[in-house]
Amino acid sequence: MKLKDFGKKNIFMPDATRGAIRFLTTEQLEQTGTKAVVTNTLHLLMNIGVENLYKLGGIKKMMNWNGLLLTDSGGFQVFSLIHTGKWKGKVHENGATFKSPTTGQIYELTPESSIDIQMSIGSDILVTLDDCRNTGISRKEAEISVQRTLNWAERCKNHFEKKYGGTRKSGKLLSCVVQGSNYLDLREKCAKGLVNIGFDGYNFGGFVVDKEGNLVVDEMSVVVENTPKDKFKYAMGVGKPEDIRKCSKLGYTVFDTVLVTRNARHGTLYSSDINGEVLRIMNAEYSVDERPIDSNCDCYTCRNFNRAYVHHLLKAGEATGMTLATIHNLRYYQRLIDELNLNANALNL
RNA sequence: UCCGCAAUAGCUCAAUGGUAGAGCAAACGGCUGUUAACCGUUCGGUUCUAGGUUCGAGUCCUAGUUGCGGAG
Repeated sequence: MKLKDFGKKNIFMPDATRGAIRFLTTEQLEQTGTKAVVTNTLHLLMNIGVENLYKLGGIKKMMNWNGLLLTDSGGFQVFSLIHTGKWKGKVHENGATFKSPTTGQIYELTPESSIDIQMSIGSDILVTLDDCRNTGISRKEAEISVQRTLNWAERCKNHFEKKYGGTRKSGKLLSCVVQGSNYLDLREKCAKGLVNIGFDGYNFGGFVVDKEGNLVVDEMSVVVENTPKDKFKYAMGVGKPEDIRKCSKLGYTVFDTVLVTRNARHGTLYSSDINGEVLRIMNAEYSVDERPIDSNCDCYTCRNFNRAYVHHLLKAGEATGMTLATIHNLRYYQRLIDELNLNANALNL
């Protein structure tokens, strides 16, 4: 797939946060039909470092990955690790300053450095640094988050243009993140502000489900309605298969979520044979089940092994169980995306 | 045969004479821009047996049973 067509059709990108889909080789990943992956700016910065990434030719070369690569800006980590107090650090107007809990090293993530790191990673689709917050924050906090996100997005764009020549010269795409929590007018304000700056794609940021686990459809709709039709919409972190179907109807085409791979490792598999799609492979009922995980699936796992085997491997803590489970879940998501694209084509004809 | 040590949840072990707990296993659930092969809930007991002392015994005493070690 060519970069200019990114997001024209539905696409699911699994999260290879530190440059790998856990328990899979790049070859195994390719065999699931995956066309693009997401890596994380902050984690690669701390694990490999900008200079080494640059010297080594970027993470795609290291991974031997020929597909597309989207890099997340680190905004989510600023939220999930620093705002929540799990890591020591401060969020300020210039970005975030924090201390590695393992090495003690001090890191400074700014809008400009985030772009630089993403370029050294060798990203195809970059994401602006944003001030991500939890749902249920006060209006005042949401306003600060939106203002900061807009400010940082503009700085990212300027830096991307001046230092790298923007989309035209670099050949890369720059997407931005819409914040505003559950305040619809703030979502609209943020979206419009970002459109004024101008980006290749618009990402729905923050939390995509409420406390009950329901997709925040109203917020997501506002973002679609206030961003250009010819630019891709990326539903960051979405999600369950049913939520991807819903988002696709709203106009989002780009998806990523940790659920598909993390659930696989934790024994929650997806199967069209099961009412509700969820098959908890570790449960006792599968201990002697000789059927494949999904009778409609063409993945390596389903073609070669039965439920009892995957059940046994995961129960026994064998890493191969995680591999087989991850392969299946990834294939399930790719087939879900294929189906959405088929349906979209049928509507257009 | 004698001497010593032990016996508590399915397993490995805690518990001043004062409400018998933990880890693992089991059953089930959760996970949404990954600090997560993680987290949570539940299930789980004639404390080897029979007596005794005591207001009260898993704990102290007596006898037995089983296991482990040593002596002969």
